[in-house]
Amino acid sequence: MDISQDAAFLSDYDPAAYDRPSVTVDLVLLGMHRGRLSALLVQRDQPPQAERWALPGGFVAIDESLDAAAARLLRDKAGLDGAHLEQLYSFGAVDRDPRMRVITIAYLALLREEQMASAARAGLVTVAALEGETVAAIGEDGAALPLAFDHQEILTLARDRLRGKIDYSDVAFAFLPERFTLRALQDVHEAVLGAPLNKPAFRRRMLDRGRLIATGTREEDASHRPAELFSLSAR
Amino acid sequence: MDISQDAAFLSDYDPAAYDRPSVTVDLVLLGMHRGRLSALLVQRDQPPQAERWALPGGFVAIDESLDAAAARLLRDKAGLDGAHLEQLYSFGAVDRDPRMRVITIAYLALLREEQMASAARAGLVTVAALEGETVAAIGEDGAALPLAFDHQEILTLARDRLRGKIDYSDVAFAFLPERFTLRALQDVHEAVLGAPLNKPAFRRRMLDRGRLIATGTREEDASHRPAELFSLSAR
DNA sequence: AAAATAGTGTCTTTCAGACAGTATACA
DNA sequence: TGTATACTGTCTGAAAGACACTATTTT
Repeated sequence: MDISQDAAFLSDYDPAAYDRPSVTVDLVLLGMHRGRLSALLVQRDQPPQAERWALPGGFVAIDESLDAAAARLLRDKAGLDGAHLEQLYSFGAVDRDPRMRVITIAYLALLREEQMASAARAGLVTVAALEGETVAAIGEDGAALPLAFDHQEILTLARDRLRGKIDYSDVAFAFLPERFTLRALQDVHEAVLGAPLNKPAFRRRMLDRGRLIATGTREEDASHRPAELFSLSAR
Repeated sequence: MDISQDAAFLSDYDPAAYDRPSVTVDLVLLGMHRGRLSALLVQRDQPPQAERWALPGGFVAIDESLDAAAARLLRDKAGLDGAHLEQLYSFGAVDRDPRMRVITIAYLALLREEQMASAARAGLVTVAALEGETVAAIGEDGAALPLAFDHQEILTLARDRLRGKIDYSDVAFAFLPERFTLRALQDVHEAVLGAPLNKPAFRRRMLDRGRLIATGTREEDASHRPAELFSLSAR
């Protein structure tokens, strides 16, 4: 029987008769740490690839959607509800996991500072600062960290996706608290793009979009003139 | 046992003990037909959703990558090799197929005119002109065609992805032959965007990018002044 | 010559970069 | 008062839209 059956003839085909790949969801948890775009990873404690750093993930249950699996894993692995979550890409190289055939659907989760802290309490480690043209994960000591499986490829794609859409979407705000300064917003853009931006032009661009609401209040901790706090209006 | 096992502990988990979803690849074949962005579909001949129009697709074999499955299906279903092929998005709603749990990875295939003809010879039907804000598939007679499963959602995402990247990528050229006129290139852009473009500005933009090579030859069939033929330089 | 489309010149508008300047907080 | 950063005004240059104009082919 031809395994390449068309969807139109799917009912002719008994899927139980064939080997099926396993399906997992892997999470790319990103946030700002010390002014840099960083990822939260777990260090593997068993072979294969013991000691290497990996994205948290898990199997997709038979009765849950991909989005639901990602949300459940975000809750179970990072103790988080309601973080920005979006599907990134699916990875299905035959030998990406040496134990068995695993297809993974990678999701991007964007975290605020207090969400980063919550994930750290749940056991995830903020290890990767995403630097350079091809992403390298950098530990606290500045050394490059070895990544497990194809997770460097996944991290690179996550960083590139973020770069591509930060200009026209609201993803930057997912890293920021409810109220934020224009400087903090610019810092996020610069960390993601890996390049400095022109301040007056950035302010103009953001304000001209009409999505920022001046709250009339100002930041409080600053040791200099405090900046105004803005919030994002609903679309 | 906790099904939400982390990748770091995957080896503790016996996947054969749990139900696994089936994994398919569905193809969104797009091309220009009568000046409009169109899709190639198959009409289902069996329940469920008999008579409805569907994307061609098939199961991912245990020993082939997602990209390889998409290429194989493109060959088997449309008789095509070497068309532009890229992963679009993965769809995994629990009830998207009433027969069983199927997760599908949708791929976008962009076809030239002669590739459209080849696919038609292989049994696919050029039916959908993608019109309006939410995509509707329009048959030759102008009537909206009912789509199977979640395939309208997939088509909409394909159209939107194309719109989003036509400006900064080379996807427009995937619809055109080796040598083409600037008018034909503009027609592709306008069909994808669903809006007219300014001619001098379009020419300037395309030529200033430095990727177009003037061939010195001109189109031949025209009943008016023939336009120069260009080709795309390698990046 | 008429018709049709290719292709160009140029004015205007819009917007980003640059940079200097003013404003306002804390020390 | 000094200093650090917030915030603004304005010049310049790059690029897009608008539109009229010229060029070249077929009928």
